[in-house]
Amino acid sequence: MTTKRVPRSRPETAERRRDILEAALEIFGAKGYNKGPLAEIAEQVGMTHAGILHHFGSKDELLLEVLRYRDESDVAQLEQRHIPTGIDLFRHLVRTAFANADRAGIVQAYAVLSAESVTDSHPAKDYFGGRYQTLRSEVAEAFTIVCLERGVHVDEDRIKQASASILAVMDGLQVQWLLDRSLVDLGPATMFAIEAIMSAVIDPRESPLGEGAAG
Amino acid sequence: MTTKRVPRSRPETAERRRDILEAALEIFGAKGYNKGPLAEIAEQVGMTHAGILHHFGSKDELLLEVLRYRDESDVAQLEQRHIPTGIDLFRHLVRTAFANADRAGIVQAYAVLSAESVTDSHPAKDYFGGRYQTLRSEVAEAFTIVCLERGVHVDEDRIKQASASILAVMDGLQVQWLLDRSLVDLGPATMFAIEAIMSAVIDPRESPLGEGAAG
DNA sequence: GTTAACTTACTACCTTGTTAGTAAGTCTGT
DNA sequence: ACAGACTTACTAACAAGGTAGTAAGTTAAC
Repeated sequence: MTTKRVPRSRPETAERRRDILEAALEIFGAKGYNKGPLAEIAEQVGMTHAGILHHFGSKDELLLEVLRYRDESDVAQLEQRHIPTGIDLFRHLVRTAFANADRAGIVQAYAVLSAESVTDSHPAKDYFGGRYQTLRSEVAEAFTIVCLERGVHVDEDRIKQASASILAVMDGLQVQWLLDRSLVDLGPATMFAIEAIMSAVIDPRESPLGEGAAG
Repeated sequence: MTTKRVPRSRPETAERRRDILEAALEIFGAKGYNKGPLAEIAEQVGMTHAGILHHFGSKDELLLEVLRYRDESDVAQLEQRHIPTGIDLFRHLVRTAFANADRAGIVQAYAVLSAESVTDSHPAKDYFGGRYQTLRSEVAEAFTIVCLERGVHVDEDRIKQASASILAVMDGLQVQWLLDRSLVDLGPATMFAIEAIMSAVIDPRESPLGEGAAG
């Protein structure tokens, strides 16, 4: 249980670890965490499964490192090295959705793993729980900024619901898109939904459902 | 692969099968299909895993029957015995979301299984693919009716995107809610999102993102 | 007395993790 | 500069615990 990882002396080692992390993301994405065996990941980088355990200690730890690694890569690719805010965050989310339409592998990995993580004692439960919490507050902050800029009332409750909804719609559309890419157009559908939710925050109107719809 | 249905003579048998289906939904919901062993389902109904295979032939077949069974039960519970349409469909979806807040087990089962189904050669892939297709066209029909009632232009593309988005937001919110029920309020958040998307169809406005956001 | 609903017993396989060993690299003292 | 001490990056082999599915037998209902 001691997590002291000693000095990674050799430079090739880091590269090898990266190979493993990328292979793992691919396998976990294709088959899920539970059904993605270490042996298959190992095969893809040309070693035995014991070699992977040598590097990462356990399969659980490998999964967590895969997720952390992916986050780092994403941030590294971002030009400004930090996530935009205000209206630019929403533009960024829409652009991401369009870009994701060409990255089915990674989309599938996140879709599968995030849903799998809600199962009993899944190793990535905390990761995804924390991730959504962070993302929601980033979106909420962007909403607050947009509201202030436009001089509309900052309705915190509404903003919280809208923030969760935006992330939700992005995830949900990905699942439908993965099931049949010819029937769902990921980019445009995501843009539509984000605009719809933004409009409901920036310029709220009467409920189209009438009152008392909440049962 | 032969789907010959044997004469189910005894009346207790049907009941026993129902017990198994319900136990299976619970286990698959809690641990996913891949990590939900037959033995555990069997234990819950007081038999051995071979007994389950006697009834359902294979684990794959059991999963499919669980999903079919759940659909039937849902429809049976509906008073009118068929899904409402027009504005009532949207009210029904919102009510369902509020009701789901007290049925975490079933919500988890669908969330986990639907995402798991996008993995390579998953036995429920066709089921979920077909399910979303059906649901999308039901929602689209409801949108069309609402538009006609209110005399607003029926924009088919917009309606398709909105239909997918509504299902997406419901699913996505469920995942976030399952990860931390204290941070997401399933019913109200779903209602907010559905209203937002409906408004965008019924009474479309200018994009809050400005033009060229799709780049 | 036939048939359905099981159980027991077993097979064949797969999975993660451990252990012991090896070849190669790195560090340190002289 | 280099020898010896130690570390890293593995592999091969195996342990331990599942897992779905099968075959053959048992009980009880019709």
